[in-house]
Amino acid sequence: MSKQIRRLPLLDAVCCEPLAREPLDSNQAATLAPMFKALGDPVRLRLLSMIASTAGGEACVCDLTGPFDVTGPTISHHLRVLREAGLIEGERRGTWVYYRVVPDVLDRLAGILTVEPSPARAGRAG
Amino acid sequence: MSKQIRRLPLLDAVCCEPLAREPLDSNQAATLAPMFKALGDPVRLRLLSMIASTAGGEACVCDLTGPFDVTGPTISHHLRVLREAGLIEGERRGTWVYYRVVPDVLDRLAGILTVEPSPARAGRAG
DNA sequence: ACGCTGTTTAGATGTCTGTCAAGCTAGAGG
DNA sequence: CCTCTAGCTTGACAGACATCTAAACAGCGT
Repeated sequence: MSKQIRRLPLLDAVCCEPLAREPLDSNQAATLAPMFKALGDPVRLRLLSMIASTAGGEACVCDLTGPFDVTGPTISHHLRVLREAGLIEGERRGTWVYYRVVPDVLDRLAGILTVEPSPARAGRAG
Repeated sequence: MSKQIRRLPLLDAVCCEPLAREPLDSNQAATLAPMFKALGDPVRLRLLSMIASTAGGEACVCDLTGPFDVTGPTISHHLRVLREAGLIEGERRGTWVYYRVVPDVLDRLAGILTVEPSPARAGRAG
């Protein structure tokens, strides 16, 4: 299986000051934008959420196609977008393909969006 | 200025469990996706970052058009997308228009992406 | 009125999303 | 080994949506 999953190697290089700390340069923005863009679709957001919230941390594609009104190939396309954005990784085991999230990448994106100076965000009673 | 900024009222209703805690329903996803989509463009990401990292918390449009290779109307268009997504608000004062971020919205998006139960935010398990 | 700032409109060009059809991989059965 | 079936991906395409620019418009101060 030479067809390896392709992670964006750039995130380590460009990443991770919060948006509000200093302006992103165009290189950072070019790296981050595709990740947020991948999140910018309701189906993909739900797919990611279903994968991330699965008990073992992995979800079989066969369990992901059910809850949506779209066809199998469409799910497959969306999973590909998430994968190429570096947000999830996939692996075939026997008949089935399993996806899991890349927690570090999501946490970094979260860190980039965070405006409040981390600890004292208690003010927000949900 | 009767031209009030229109915030998405839905965020309060649907929001804010982390993605990884339980699957988003289609209503939540439909509310969140446009916000992430607004972040999914390099120019908008830089605009948001420039606004968020400005000293007084506000940036004049006149300062935002300079660093980009695109024309004024294009910047205006991107600011509109960010505004309609609820990520920023704008206000005209005299000749100039100033934008500022809506920190709570960005922090919520960050909270939704967070996977690690980081100690600082562990308290708000819903 | 005039110039400066920023937005809106109209329209060309490009990108995304979804579907059907076809392909590939793995396991079961003959 | 061959065929059959299930699971998932890829390719080709139509329709919808985004991005960008130039030109016209609107608000403010002189």
